[in-house]
Amino acid sequence: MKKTIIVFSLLILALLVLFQFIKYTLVSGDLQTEYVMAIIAIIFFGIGIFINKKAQNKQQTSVKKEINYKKIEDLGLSKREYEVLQQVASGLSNQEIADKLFVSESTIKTHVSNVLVKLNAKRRTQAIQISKALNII
Amino acid sequence: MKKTIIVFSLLILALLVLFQFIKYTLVSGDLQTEYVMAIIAIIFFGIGIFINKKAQNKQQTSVKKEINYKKIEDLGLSKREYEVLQQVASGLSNQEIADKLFVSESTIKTHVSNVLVKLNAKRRTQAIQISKALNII
DNA sequence: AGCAATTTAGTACTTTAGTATGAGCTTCAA
DNA sequence: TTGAAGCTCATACTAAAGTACTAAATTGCT
Repeated sequence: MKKTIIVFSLLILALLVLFQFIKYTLVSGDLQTEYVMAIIAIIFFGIGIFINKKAQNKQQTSVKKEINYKKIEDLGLSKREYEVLQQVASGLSNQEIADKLFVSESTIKTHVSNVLVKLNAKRRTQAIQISKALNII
Repeated sequence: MKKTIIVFSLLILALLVLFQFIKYTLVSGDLQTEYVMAIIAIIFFGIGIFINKKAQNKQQTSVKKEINYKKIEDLGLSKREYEVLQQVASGLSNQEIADKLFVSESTIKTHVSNVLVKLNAKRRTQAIQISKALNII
């Protein structure tokens, strides 16, 4: 925010200086009107694009789906449970997850069961859907 | 594309007319140089924003996750199979999907089984993952 | 009309998923 | 050090999911 203010202040200052400069050079007859218009056109064209790009970037970053870590905590998901949830969402079976995390299938079943309760889901597919809706995966 | 060309042609034409107009009014001394500069600045500022917005929209539509209908066809998914896939992705069980679409669970099982083969998935959770990766849901 | 693809449905089975419960182990804070 | 929380694992179930057929009805297209 502070950066934005400084940048804009400097920009406006630069423009005022430019305008004064152009006015004097016009009066002294060194430059043709056409050139002045062209310079102004190009500068403001650039400013338009620049400002617009800034605005759109801000929009994008706010729209972009970021993982809601606070929500994970609120749901009471433990580290391991969350890990298992991620693997479930990637389409793995309990056995595959067990192999990947070097534990038994029973353990994964326990974790998945706990995740389902905490997410208030009936099935793992529903857990995936809910997780995506809550931006936790 | 044709629209773009027409719009730009008209825009350039309008600008040329404007420039000529400004030149003559300047010569006749009706307008002050400051105002002319201001008008040009505003116009090109607007053009800059407009063009940039167009460009970004195009970028976004290519980045934005839109359903890849061509891919659905390529995979050979039938209308009904795709419908079932969507329900699966929303976290419903076979029985729930059956009730929703007014058919038997057997039918849904058949559809799901076909979808799994076509998506090269072992489980419905994997089918969801693959579908999202392919932007077909 | 006739063929191909789609949709529907069933049976019979195997495999996964999910629940319930109990229990051992570790960690970390009160 | 005691207790809560987390991770682990097991057993014994029940419930879904998924496979492999077969087959009839429907639809779309030539």
